[in-house]
Amino acid sequence: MPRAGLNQQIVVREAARLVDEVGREQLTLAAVAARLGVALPSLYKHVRGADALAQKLSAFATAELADELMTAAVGRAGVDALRAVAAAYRSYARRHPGRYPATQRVPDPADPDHVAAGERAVGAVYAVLNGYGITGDAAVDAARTLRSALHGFVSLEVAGGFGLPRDLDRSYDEMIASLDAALRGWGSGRTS
Amino acid sequence: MPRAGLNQQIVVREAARLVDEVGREQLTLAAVAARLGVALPSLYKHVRGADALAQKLSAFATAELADELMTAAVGRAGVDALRAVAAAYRSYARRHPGRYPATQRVPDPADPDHVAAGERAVGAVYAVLNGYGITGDAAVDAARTLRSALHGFVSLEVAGGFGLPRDLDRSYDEMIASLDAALRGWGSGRTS
DNA sequence: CTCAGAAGCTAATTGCATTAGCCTCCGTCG
DNA sequence: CGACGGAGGCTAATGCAATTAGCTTCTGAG
Repeated sequence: MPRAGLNQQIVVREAARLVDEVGREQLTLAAVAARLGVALPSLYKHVRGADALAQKLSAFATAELADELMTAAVGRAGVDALRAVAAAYRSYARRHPGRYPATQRVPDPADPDHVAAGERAVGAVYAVLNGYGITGDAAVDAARTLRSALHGFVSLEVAGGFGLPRDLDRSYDEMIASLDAALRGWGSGRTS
Repeated sequence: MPRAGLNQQIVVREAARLVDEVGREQLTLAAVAARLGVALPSLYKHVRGADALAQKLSAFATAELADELMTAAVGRAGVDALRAVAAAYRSYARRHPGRYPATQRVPDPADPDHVAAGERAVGAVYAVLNGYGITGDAAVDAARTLRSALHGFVSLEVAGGFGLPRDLDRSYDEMIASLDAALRGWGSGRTS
């Protein structure tokens, strides 16, 4: 009986494919093992258990998302950067409906890669703000606003939380336009 | 052996208390049964199974949230209504960290109460928009923007997705101020 | 060639969900 | 008043997923 030749990365990537197909609720060691053609307990040689697999999946998906956001942001500024990052964010969630929710898990402090991926993703948001000249304490509030809008929209969309699928593209564009306006005037008329 | 005197509402309300204490991931028929002092299979006399309980919990939490949003909106308009509804929304999520995620489940079309609760919650959002004079097609986009921002913020907050808990109140105020500005000028400078 | 560790496996345990089928309480109707 | 029938609870049994223990075999370094 030849060995399957698994390692942690293969297991985690298979878990990522699985959740995109069946939803993150259905992530199960049994299903991952079946897809990899091994017995369930064999996975324990590569991951500590079901929760650890979910955490590694989160780290993987977060890194993937951060890469796409960074790629979208590079070489752009202002509204161009905002639009590009927002589009990349939504695109990732739509292409990976199971991985996207996994990115929302709080990074495990004991997993440096996970922490770094989270910081990279947030870094893309700060890069956008930088293009609007927003820095320092104000950037904290602006970043939270931007993250909230993007995450809120795509999580509602992916979950089917908006009624009809009609005109979602346009609604997203409108929201981004509002964000652009808000960021352009950030701080004006408020306690700086 | 006297009867426990359960009914569906009692079961669902106990489930609601449970998820607020231990998180929605830990919702289990076994735990609900234990808290109610009955054997696990007894619950099947009141709910169809674990998934049905989760759906009923969603309906219950959605109705509860809709009530609080409506109460906040009544008698107010414009930025006052926006602030009141936004505060009620966040308050609910913070007081009920397990119930809040349950409200994000898509209403079951086969459960009229669930559908009605969802419509009532969305109705509170439309009531706010109405106070800004936003109606018709434009309201669809504005409602999605508003829902995205509120849901995004509180879900990130409840999940611990923002780094430090520092100044969350202020960040929320800033976001609401941005929304107020966006709604006051809704449609201006964009394809109406 | 040897051998030690890594990678798989089977077996056994535990916990939750679900179904089947029994038993008893209690309100209603003769 | 008494019987009965359904509702509400229970125990027993099954199935699936997770986990742990301990065995076996491949494989690569010396």
